[in-house]
Amino acid sequence: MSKPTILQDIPKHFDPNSVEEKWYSFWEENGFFHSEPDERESYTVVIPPPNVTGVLHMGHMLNNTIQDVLVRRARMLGKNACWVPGTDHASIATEAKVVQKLRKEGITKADLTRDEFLDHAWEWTDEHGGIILQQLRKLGASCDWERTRFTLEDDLYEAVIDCFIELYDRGYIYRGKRMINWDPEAQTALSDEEVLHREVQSKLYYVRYKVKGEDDGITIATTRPETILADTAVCVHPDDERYQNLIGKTVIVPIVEREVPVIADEYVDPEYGTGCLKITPAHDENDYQIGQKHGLEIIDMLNADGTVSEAGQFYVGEDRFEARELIIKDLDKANQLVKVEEMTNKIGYSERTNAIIEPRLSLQWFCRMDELSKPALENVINDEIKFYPDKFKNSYRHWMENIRDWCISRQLWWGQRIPAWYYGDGKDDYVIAKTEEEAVEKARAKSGNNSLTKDDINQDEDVLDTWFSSWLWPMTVFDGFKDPDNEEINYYYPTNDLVTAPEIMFFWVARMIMSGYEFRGEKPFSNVYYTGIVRDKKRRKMSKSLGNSPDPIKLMEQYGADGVRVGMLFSSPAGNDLLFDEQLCEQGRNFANKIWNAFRFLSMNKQEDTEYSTELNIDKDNLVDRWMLSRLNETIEGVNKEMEAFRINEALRKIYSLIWDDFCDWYIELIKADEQGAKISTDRLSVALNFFEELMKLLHPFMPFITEEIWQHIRPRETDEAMIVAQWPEFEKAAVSEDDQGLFATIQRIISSVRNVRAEFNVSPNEEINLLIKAKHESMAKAFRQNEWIFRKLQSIAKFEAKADLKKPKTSASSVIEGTEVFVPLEGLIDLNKERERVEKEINRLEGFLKSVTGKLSNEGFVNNAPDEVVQRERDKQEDTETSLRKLKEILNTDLSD
RNA sequence: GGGUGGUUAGCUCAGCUGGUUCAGAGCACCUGCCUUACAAGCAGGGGGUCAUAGGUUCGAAUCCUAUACCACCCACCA
Repeated sequence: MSKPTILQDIPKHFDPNSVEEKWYSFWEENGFFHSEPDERESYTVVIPPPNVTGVLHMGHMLNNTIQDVLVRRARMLGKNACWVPGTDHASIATEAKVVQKLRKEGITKADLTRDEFLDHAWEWTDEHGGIILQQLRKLGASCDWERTRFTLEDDLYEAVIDCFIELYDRGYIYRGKRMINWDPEAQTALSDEEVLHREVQSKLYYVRYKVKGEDDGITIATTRPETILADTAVCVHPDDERYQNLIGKTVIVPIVEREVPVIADEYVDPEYGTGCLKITPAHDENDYQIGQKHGLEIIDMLNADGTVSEAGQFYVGEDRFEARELIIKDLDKANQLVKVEEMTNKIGYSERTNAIIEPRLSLQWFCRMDELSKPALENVINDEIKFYPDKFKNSYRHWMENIRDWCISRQLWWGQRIPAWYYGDGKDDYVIAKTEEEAVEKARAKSGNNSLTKDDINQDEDVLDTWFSSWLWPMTVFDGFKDPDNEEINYYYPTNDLVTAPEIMFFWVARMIMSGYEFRGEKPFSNVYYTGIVRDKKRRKMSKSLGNSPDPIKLMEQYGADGVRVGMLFSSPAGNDLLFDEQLCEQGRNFANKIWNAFRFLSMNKQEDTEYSTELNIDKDNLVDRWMLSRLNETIEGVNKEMEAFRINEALRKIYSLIWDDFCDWYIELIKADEQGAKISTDRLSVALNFFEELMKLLHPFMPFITEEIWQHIRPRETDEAMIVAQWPEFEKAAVSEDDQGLFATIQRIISSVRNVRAEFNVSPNEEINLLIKAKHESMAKAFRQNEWIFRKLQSIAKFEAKADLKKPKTSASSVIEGTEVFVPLEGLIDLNKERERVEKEINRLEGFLKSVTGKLSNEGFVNNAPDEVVQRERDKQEDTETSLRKLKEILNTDLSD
């Protein structure tokens, strides 16, 4: 694609904005994101479809970054990776937006016909829809855009209808008049899951009801005095001695002066309030149950919009909260308001409109959950479907075990219209049919009236809950619902990993599992990775209404998509909330820059017209090469393990450390040419370039843009040799050498200690020093001598000596590392007091350490019970420490004594 | 009312099967460096009774039990 870079014209700072778009188009145009079934193993992810008119927020960023990491790695592992993107029509959310927009134009929904409204909704969708998918490209999401689906497009619409009919035929779907959650703002029913309960400060009103024909009265306590208008009984506990005489009597409901009975039911808690409960069967779930049990009248005193209806008699047309104020005043005037107490109370709010939910008796469509939930519960509990983290299994189980029927009808227009057709006014005068023609036929058959025509039947006005379409998503995106045997679904389903927020575990995850087993007899995915919730520094959930969410697009412009990705991934293990801080992105950007400069360094050392080997052939005689290879393989193995356990942050950490700490801080420093201005030898640079390429491969899933950019610069590549499809590094066990790593680590420590000496005594890095090492054994000394060049490369050294037998020179700074003594003669530069302090400090540290080791070893229990290996390790530690201490003390007592 | 998780450096958090990756990372802080890849950097350094109290164990940040505080989820007590 592009020419390999040789010249030194690479900018000092990586500029993400200049490359991101280029590579994204390159990937997309060359079909790297696209998947078709083939002989390879499939790896499938379906995106949690964002709301079609939604805007990218930090939650999406986290979520999709993780998916992209998984997908890109799978692709590099040679799997046929398929990440299906798409959007959700988000019935209630979108409809609310359209209504709002129309309102601004002075149009109310009621002014429009269904079709007119839908035209507006589609217009809105076409205009604002899919922006979020564009934004995902900026992030680098490697979705198969050719497969983009929308839950309201024809095929998926049809699948939802088929699903409804199928479940109806199987006896799971029914129509019933039940208490549902009513959103007076959106004027629709909601499922239980769409109601959020929040604790609020409210008031408990004590109201006096007169007993008919007596001077006596009875006091009830209520938080909703306006519903007094619809009271049809007062209830006490059957055993409550205080009220025995009242049971069976009649009391008079204030204001409306309705005569209602005093009934007894064990539901009432005598301890609470006055022990008397007013019963309003139409406006409270429990009251409804009691009403059913005792055959009470049901008075519905509220309109759909939450205003008082004619049935309320008083305050008609007033909003329910307005009516509350009014009735309190009137009760007070009538001397029937006994007292008002402050209390905290849990109130249900609509997830979408934030309106206070009204329990309402209503005729709706429901889906039975008892059977559907069985395999869905079982297969999560037995880990057929794994949850990461698995703590969510508990809440899943709890929800599944207490699952109630799902109210699936919504009094909205934006969505899949319920395929029920009514031909009469009777409760059962309806048929379920896919088309009008079919409905006529069925209606004729069911009613026995063969003269029925299209004009005699009416389709249900309502649509289905959004989640009634999203729960089919893993099937419908592959047309698997329409055509259960098609090649696509058989190839891609079950999908592999699902990445989503725990918030929608019940809304979506649980239901996909249910529908998957019901319709395909198989799980929809194998693993569910729950992300954390992105919060701000004050722990508040990031939301549009709070305005505390940074604009992801701006963030990416500022730090680069790679930088933001790293920032998100770094501190977010599965299921842990992420307190978002821009500093994290800065860390990501800095990392990108570090990598960029490593690349820049290697490039600057390239020689023109020189071929660099494409194979990683290390110099086996070179400790540094062997060490780097060992570290590389150790990391490959570690990263594979972490990724398989979905510990993505840990995987990234390992790569980060390998690149920054090992490759940049040590390896690069050690391959630098000896003379300034000289270039690294071809062989050395070949090895370095190959190492670097391996690092880029490991990093690619996490930071796709910079890795592709560098990859394409390092060598000329054919299109099919792009980074995105490079083969994931293979772990070679034989390449891991504990000996090499151990020796190199010792050398690193010696060099660090020399650096420390320089820092302590203000010896500048350029100033030459002598370095004398007294090794524990001759073999060790030999190893140091063989690697003298390493010391010399990283330190300005005049004289270097490494022996097993060596006399400590006078006035030198000393350190002891694992029993190896390191001397730096500093005639005239050394401050003896300072040096004494330095040595004493080290002695103190080692003595503390020795104490704990010796303690362990003198404990018989430890020696007898711990594994030999562990005991031996402690013995080695003890010996080493003792040797080091002895030597340090010797130094202190001979050379540093006054 | 039930459930789940958290409490580790000034801040944000890692820390998997109990023992050499066990006390870590980044940021912040202190000291010295514009050392030719990188000051978005380099080198060195300070800083923690791993919430509290018990227990298990030869051995606990890690396992168990309580307690405290925090967070989240679920539930119809007016």
